[in-house]
Amino acid sequence: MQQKIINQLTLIVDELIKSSDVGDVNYKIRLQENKDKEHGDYASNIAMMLAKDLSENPKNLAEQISKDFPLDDEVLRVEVAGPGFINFFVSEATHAEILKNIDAEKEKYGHNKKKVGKVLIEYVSSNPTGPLHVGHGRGAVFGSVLASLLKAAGHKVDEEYYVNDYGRQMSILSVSVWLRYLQNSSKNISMSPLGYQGDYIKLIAQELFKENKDKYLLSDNDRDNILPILELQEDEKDIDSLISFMQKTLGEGFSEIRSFALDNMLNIIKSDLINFGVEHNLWFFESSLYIEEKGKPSKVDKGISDLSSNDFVYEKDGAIWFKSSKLKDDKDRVLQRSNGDHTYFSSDVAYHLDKYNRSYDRIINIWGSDHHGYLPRVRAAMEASGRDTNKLEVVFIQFANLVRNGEKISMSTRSGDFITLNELMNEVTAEAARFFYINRKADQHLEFDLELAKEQSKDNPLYYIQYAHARICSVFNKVEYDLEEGHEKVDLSLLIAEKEIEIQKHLATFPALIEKAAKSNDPHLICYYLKDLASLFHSYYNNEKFIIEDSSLMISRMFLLKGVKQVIFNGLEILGVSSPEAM
RNA sequence: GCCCCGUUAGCUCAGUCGGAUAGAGCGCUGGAUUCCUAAUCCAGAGGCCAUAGGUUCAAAUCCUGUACGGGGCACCA
Repeated sequence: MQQKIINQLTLIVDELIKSSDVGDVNYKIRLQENKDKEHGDYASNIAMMLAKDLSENPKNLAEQISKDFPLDDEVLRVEVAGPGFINFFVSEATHAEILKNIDAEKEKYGHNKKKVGKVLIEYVSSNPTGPLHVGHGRGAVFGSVLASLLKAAGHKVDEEYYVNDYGRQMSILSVSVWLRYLQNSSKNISMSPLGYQGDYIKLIAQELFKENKDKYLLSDNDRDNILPILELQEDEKDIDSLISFMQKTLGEGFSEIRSFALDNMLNIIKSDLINFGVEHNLWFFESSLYIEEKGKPSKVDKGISDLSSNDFVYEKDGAIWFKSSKLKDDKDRVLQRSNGDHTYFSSDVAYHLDKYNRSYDRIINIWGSDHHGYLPRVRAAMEASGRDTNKLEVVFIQFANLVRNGEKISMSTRSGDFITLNELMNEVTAEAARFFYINRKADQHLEFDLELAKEQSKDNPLYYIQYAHARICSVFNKVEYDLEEGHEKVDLSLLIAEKEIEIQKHLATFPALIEKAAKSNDPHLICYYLKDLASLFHSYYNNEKFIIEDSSLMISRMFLLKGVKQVIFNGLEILGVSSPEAM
């Protein structure tokens, strides 16, 4: 319906522009839905938009356009109002066509059938040195919901986790696991306070022992040597001596423990994510960027030489620098340190070049808002390598505060007493956690109310929406009528009550909502849409009865409920939340 | 000091490719169930859209300054 009006308006406006000989005028007709029924169903502001270009009074312009607008049994009346709005009044029956669309498209309703390009979303990518905690939760949900949203909008989507398996932290992880392993047999081995303290380290160490028994134990002599090193673990650098000791003593065993620890850690992370409804189809290892094959340079070296050949690299104080300050970054950045080690940044240059080489139309990174200062240098590197920086989008996720009984739960990185994602899921369920995380705009701080997430009442928006779905299912269970059978007979012109029209109009906006949310990376809009839909339904439910004597009216109402149920399902599906049949 | 994000009802927040009278939930006040799930609904009160300018026929929305809050400014990852 809306499209029909827009098409018709375009015809008239084109004609108007042609006859006014002002040359080409760029315009786009948008039809807004009117809140106030006095103003009709839809309105266009096109007359006011064009008034200047055509040097004509907007009201006169609107009059001309509306005069030419053909009326029929769908568009009943066209009016000019206010400063130059053109209002359209359509017949009540036209709203029902949307129900047929929904019934035809089912779970595809709202989805774009056209293919609109390939997207890479990289998200979570937390360091594999500890389990996911609540700080990772928001980004995890955001990424996975954005992925299904973009799929619905017609994109081919890859979801990628970037594994930081290359830096010093991996060595610290290995040492930590090894120490816990040694503690099984030697009481006087202490855990370095500079290692990772969590209980998960002990679990991995137990697994290590189960699979390898005594393989990595120390000789008496070596045990005497490690004790003084363990004595001195104060400054951050002191753990390095422990790392070198481990490398020296175990030889190949060092990298065996390292990959054992990494595999176990990733399994923990993967299973937490899956429990949370998040599943990446690609896992990219930082270490792969450093592999040299068949005499070819590693991807990192290739990245640096790319920058270098465009004259963006120089050497200073024994280090290799990227001239990012020439491209809108605050200062130049080190790619390779004076000790020969590559920086994390140089990995990231290579990683992003690799993303570009995989020919995506959009490359989306989901980062914590504390990383915003990092974007200019990555952008600069892509620009310096001749890549189109418009393809790279970064969504920054603000922090979420957990709140219990009105009190913020404080979490300090230092003490390491983070609440894990697992604990959160156990307390409020994965579904509720997903919904509450995605219920806010990404760049907005979020208060996650644990009590509310557990509450089973309309105060909890997730329950409110799910309850609408369950209520409809309940009606369908009660009614003695085959929902599939009678739909040829349904008379949609009976659905003309005010609330019925309101619901149908709202259902009709779902595809546009998906498109808009996908375009601006705003999955939270789906939550608000569904709350509105649920609210319209609950109100309707209290106002009308559905199981009634008048069977043709009943059938038409069933058809309406079926549409509501389908759209709630489709929306919750994108959020990765279930639509219960009963509650 | 420089940079990024935010500031909308008592609270938590939508709305920001400019549109007619700024919305929702909670909380507050008052109502609705012999009936399909009251896990619900209906009504009322509640606003200088942080602030000062600017652009426009039209600004919560765009531009500039200021205040307040969060974050970031490593040869860490």
